[in-house]
Amino acid sequence: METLSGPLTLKDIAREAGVSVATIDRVLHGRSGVREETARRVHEAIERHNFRPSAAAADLARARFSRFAIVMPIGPNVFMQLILDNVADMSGWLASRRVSVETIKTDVFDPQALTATLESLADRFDGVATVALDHQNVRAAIDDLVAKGMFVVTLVSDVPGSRRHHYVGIDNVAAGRTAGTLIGRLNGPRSGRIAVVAGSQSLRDHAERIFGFQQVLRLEYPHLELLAPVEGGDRDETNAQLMTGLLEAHADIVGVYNVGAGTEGVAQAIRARPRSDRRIFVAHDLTDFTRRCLLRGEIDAVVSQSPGHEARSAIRVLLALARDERILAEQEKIRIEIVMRDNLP
Amino acid sequence: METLSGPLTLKDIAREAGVSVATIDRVLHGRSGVREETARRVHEAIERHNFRPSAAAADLARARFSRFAIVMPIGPNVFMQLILDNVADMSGWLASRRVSVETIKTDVFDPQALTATLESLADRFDGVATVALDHQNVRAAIDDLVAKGMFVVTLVSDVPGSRRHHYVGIDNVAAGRTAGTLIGRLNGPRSGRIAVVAGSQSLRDHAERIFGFQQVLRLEYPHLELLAPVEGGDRDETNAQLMTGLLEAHADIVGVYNVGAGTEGVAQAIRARPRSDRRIFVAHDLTDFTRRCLLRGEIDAVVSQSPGHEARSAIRVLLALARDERILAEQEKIRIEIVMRDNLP
DNA sequence: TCATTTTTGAGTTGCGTACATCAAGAATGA
DNA sequence: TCATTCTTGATGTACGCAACTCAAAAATGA
Repeated sequence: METLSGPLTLKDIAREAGVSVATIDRVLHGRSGVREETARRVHEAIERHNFRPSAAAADLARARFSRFAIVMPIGPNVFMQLILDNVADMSGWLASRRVSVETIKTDVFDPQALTATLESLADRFDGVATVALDHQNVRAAIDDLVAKGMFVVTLVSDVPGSRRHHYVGIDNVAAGRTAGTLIGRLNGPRSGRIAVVAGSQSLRDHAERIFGFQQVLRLEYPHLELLAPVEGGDRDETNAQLMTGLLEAHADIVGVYNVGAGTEGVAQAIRARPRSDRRIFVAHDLTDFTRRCLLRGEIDAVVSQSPGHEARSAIRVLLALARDERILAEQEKIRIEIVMRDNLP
Repeated sequence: METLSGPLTLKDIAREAGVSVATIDRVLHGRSGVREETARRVHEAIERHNFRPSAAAADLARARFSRFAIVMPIGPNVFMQLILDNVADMSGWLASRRVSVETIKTDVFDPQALTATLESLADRFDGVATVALDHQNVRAAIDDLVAKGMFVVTLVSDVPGSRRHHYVGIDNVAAGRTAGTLIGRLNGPRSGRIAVVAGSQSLRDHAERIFGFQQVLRLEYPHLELLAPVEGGDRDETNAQLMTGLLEAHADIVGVYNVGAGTEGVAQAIRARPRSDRRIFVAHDLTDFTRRCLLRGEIDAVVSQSPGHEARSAIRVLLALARDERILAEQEKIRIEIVMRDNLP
């Protein structure tokens, strides 16, 4: 095995190739104005020593300052707040790398509002990470930003048709399938009905989760009958009412899947109407509340994505794009985590 | 909300505080030789602008070159190889940051060999990440290295009594408990025996997993009877023989927990003696093989830790130690992952 | 010769650090 | 006692780190 790098510098390579540092630099960054023959010699010298320019020196010389925005839904969504908390934790790191991150809250459920917000970002930022609704106007707004040279990353919920550079989040269909398998298997042979509570199906992530969930249950657990999903807008009170209604209407509900936030409301309703053979309850996202429920056995499993990972990943990807560094795909891939009582982080 | 940083430089702060850059630097790094009054003024100026020195400039000026070693077990352990593959994937990143990483293979199960290997590292490296046996001599060797100023990180399996700076890996007791809960819950009301196959109980991680596993099963699933763990040294053939033996001796084995590697051997034995009501099979670590088994339904769940995360985390932690930067605890914490068919990454 | 392409050289980026400087008090000697 | 040297602690200066960049020079081609 060979040494991964030596203390070589651009200057050394220049001497070796018989050209000046400026020429090496041009070759290194694929800029024009270098004769083919010269470029070949330079490349050879670089390969020979496996030379990589020092990231520190490059960063310093470029003296870039990056301004990023992170667009988040208004309102008290615990998961979104966790992402922001994690961004805040990076503040020292960000500052020392000359990166500023500004949070912008808007109504991501309203295409007009979101579109307007996105449009207002042009020229003020070098990149955005946005939690976005999948809507034609939003897609257009994203494409506009990209056309203007801005780097755009979708966060948590994707906008697949758009020209965004990257999506930081999970495959929500797979997440729904995971929830389905968990409820199906943890329930065992018992038959009965399954309730599904969502925030809003107009949010792509919720719709996708429900799709995956129903797919698995219909195909593999036919003894479980799916109730039509109800939508509570991720609000605790609404969810509590809806869930209570379902439990009153159907005595044989043996499993509950809460697709979005507002888990506390759903949990309240379930707690108020216990069943001797416990119902299986699967929810999303690990928060203080869901953690306590897991420990108490009120929730059987949480399907989760790490807000810390998403926060860091969004920033890292934007930074890599802005300073054209390589993105480590493996590192930036967000996992669908299954959290039970015993593997709580 | 305020801007997280401005394009301020050390020089600006120096001017503002009425001192020279050298003094600012002294204050910034807690070096002596600054009057208290002066230090106060400097601190004020720094706080006022929320100044952070540019990481790029600092790295460049220090012009450090870091040599790290990564000590791994000899032999064809798939999981260990995955870690190394991930380190190799970082080679460009490492080179551009003036970091070299050298892999050293040794018999980590033999305290003498491991101790000798560790001792040989002194002065040749700035830091080591080591998969280590928990043994008195190994502990002493680690403490020696630390005393000599080397940074030591334990990987995958910890050496708790030692003075290692960091452990990159999971809580193996919790991992065992997780496996226990999975087998218990996925099995449902059915009663029968549970087989446990390990590599070697002298490896701390395996012993801990078994401990956690038994704890949960005894306490919460008394209708499942635990067989004594068998040890196959993580080898496929041995595991296959042992597992076959168990299945022949006990017709009522309803669940199998493979604690270490050599999953293929265990799977073969199980496949050769099918049961109409399928046995629950839980194994560790996501590899090509376990992935296929999950998809085919031969394995019900895999308890895993991300080799990529461990590789990157080990390097990041060593780098942070060597260049005294802050370690983001949240980022470096390795999760116990539950992987089922639907949330395969 | 003039226009174009290719190449060079010098200056820049912000921080770390070895060394220089400087003031003030302590020790020394006549 | 007073001038001188020695210490000691506090602070400042200037150069180096390695790459990027732009204006200017050199080479090339028509």
